[in-house]
Amino acid sequence: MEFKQIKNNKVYEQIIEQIRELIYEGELKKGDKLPSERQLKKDLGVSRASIREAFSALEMIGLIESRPGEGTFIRDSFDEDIFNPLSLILLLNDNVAEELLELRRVLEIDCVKLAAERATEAEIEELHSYIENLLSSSGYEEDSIKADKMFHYTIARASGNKVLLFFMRSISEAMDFHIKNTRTKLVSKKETMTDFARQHQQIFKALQEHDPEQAAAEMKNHLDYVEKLINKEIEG
Amino acid sequence: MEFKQIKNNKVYEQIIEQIRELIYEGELKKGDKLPSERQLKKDLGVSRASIREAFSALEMIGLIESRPGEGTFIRDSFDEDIFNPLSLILLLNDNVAEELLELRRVLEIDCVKLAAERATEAEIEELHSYIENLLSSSGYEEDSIKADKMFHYTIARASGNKVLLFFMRSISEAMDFHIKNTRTKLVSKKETMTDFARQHQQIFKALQEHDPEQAAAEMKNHLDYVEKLINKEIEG
DNA sequence: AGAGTACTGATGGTCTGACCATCAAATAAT
DNA sequence: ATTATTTGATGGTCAGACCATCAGTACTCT
Repeated sequence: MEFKQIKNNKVYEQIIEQIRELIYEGELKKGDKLPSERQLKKDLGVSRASIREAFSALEMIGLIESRPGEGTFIRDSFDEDIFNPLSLILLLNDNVAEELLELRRVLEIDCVKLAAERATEAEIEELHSYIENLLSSSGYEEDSIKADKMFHYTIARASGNKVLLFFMRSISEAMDFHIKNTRTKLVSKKETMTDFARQHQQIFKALQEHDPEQAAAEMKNHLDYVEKLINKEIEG
Repeated sequence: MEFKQIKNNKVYEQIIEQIRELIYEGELKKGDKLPSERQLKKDLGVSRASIREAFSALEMIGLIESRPGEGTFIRDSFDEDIFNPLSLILLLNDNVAEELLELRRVLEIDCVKLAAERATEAEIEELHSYIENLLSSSGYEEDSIKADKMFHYTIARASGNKVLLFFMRSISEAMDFHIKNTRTKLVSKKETMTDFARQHQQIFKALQEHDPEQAAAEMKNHLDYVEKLINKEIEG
């Protein structure tokens, strides 16, 4: 005899489940407007409070967006800059900094391989601009960090895999919490920045020539360098 | 002149932000009990409804857990079987099935390499049992699927990287939505199952010998086989 | 007739106060 | 000392209210 776990005790979870099914069946698509809270209250026979609990949960994960006076809509993409709840969960784990570094390493190498195969001319051009930004940002830590981030972010985008891009962003955001100070220290040294720029240049070349293995090798080299610096900073 | 985006309009978002900071600063740790909703209502000067909206959002992403009559707690691990909100977002994306397969491929290969280096005796023994389960489950699709899943899941766990494990689970859950029927069809053929078992056996051997490259090669072989079957099933 | 303004209704955002089921700890009964 | 019972706190749910915002409509003035 086997019993199935009874779940969805809570009303707001059942509401989410129904919305999920509507999405799965294609009745709700990107950009669609959901019924108003008061309408759903009638349709589902629940209170507005429960509906709002469901909506706030769905809004947190970036699935929907509520606009006062207008209504509630299914977000049309998760490319945009939404708060990533994953980073919150990762906050709780011990040794998470090491694990994030390790995971970023393997993902970034996979990423750059795919990007080497698929990067468009526009993306390659974009990458070039970030190398220049990195060089010209000397002394402005925020700009340096942004240029570095955008370089890696664009590679992830060039991989053509949106789920992979999403994961890379999750890791990046989580790392911001854990090694933010370290990052700022690294970037503040001019010597480090020129090294970064040189390594980015090597990766860029390999991408330009659509050479996955070479790109992977250059990325490894870059990450080795970065991780060495981070470890030195953390220990010393 | 530079303006910062004004965010956190909503009360429930500000509550989440405060909780996040408490976690970041170490004042809230795994297993800790949060103040009761009525206490927070006093402390923060907001309504219970807003607090509950914040809590439902945090519960959705698996950060907290509310137990009637007891209170609300920070979850002590995200190993457990929580609903993964990622799979909901991924529902919206086109071509997501292909992207998931591609991403699973690269992650699984990275995974098995790490596992080859770090797998403990207990984990290797566990893997062995799932191969036997796979062989003896012939005809019972649910059992076959479970044995297959557990094999891959255990490898992810053996990688020693919890964040990686978390990602693998997210992908697995998301794939369940998108190719569930396909999976069941695959598993229903006895021939396929013996092939699976043989390939698992090869992966297992490489892990047992702690040979990362060999393990990666065997895993590639296995995934090639699986993906070929899936494509055949989807097209035909 | 056209342009701008004011009104109106619907919507999300928030709060209050209430009632219930559940659980744990304190209390009473054995 | 053990077992029942009571009690209080907690989360879960609901109804009803008020506000700010927005879109569409009706209105006014030129």
